[in-house]
Amino acid sequence: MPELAEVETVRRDVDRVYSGDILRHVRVIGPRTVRRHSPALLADLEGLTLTGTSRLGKYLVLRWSDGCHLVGHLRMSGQLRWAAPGDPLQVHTHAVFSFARAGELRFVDPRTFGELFVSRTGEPPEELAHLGPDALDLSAAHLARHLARQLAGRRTPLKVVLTDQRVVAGIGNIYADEICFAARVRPDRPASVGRVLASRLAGCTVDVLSRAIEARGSTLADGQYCDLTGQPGSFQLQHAVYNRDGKPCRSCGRPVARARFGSRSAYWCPSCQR
DNA sequence: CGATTATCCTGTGCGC
DNA sequence: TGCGCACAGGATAATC
Repeated sequence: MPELAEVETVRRDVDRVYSGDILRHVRVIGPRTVRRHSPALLADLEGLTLTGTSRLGKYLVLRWSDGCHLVGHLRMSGQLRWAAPGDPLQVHTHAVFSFARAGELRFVDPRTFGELFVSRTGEPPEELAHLGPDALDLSAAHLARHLARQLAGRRTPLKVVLTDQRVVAGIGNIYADEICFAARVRPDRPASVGRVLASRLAGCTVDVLSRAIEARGSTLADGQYCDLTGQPGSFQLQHAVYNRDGKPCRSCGRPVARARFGSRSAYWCPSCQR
């Protein structure tokens, strides 16, 4: 579900509601969510003040007053939700953080792919060292370097490189297609592109993601993604191609195409994108 | 070595 | 209406 725009929306919500507050109690209900280390280690955060938040790609980072970090990833179905103490637990609630004044921060995740872990390795946490630059900081030069590295003879699709978190962090299946539409290139074209096109892709990446954040992310028909208070985003209303196969292209009116590669769907306009 | 496929899970929507 | 199957925002390990 959540890609950079959704994680950033939640990060801003979390920062606004809980920053400066003291964490009184942590309760882990679903230990699978805290699988990188012993779930009991989360109790070390009790008594600390949340001093700030950051984000790298799709990872959310909460910084605490002793210098450590709580790192979270929502994967496919994770949500961070505000609740008042005593509110009934919604199903698939795996962790509850009780703050002194702001109420509770709950981690809810039906598919349990999401995770939480504590890191004491520095800033940014060493566990995130494999990530490329955050997509909002993507420079034309960085993307050009990586795309030029793709050999022309190799058939790696452009979209596979755009969604490779080691190249650039934060782009997932939805926004890769939207970025390719904005840049007027097919997501399944070979990733070996020249500097001019790489530069256009970098610009469209920042542009599409900024607009998506402004719209508070994309909530699809299943309503899985929502913000801290359960509200949906609205960027899906602006999607040019994602999940719009067969529907008229907003630019030229011809039907949007869909194909599978890898194991997921790609959407594009065969007329507008080359 | 690089490119597919399987895996971790639950929920939903569709076709029969 | 009910059942079974395909598929879903991700990341990583295993396998070809």
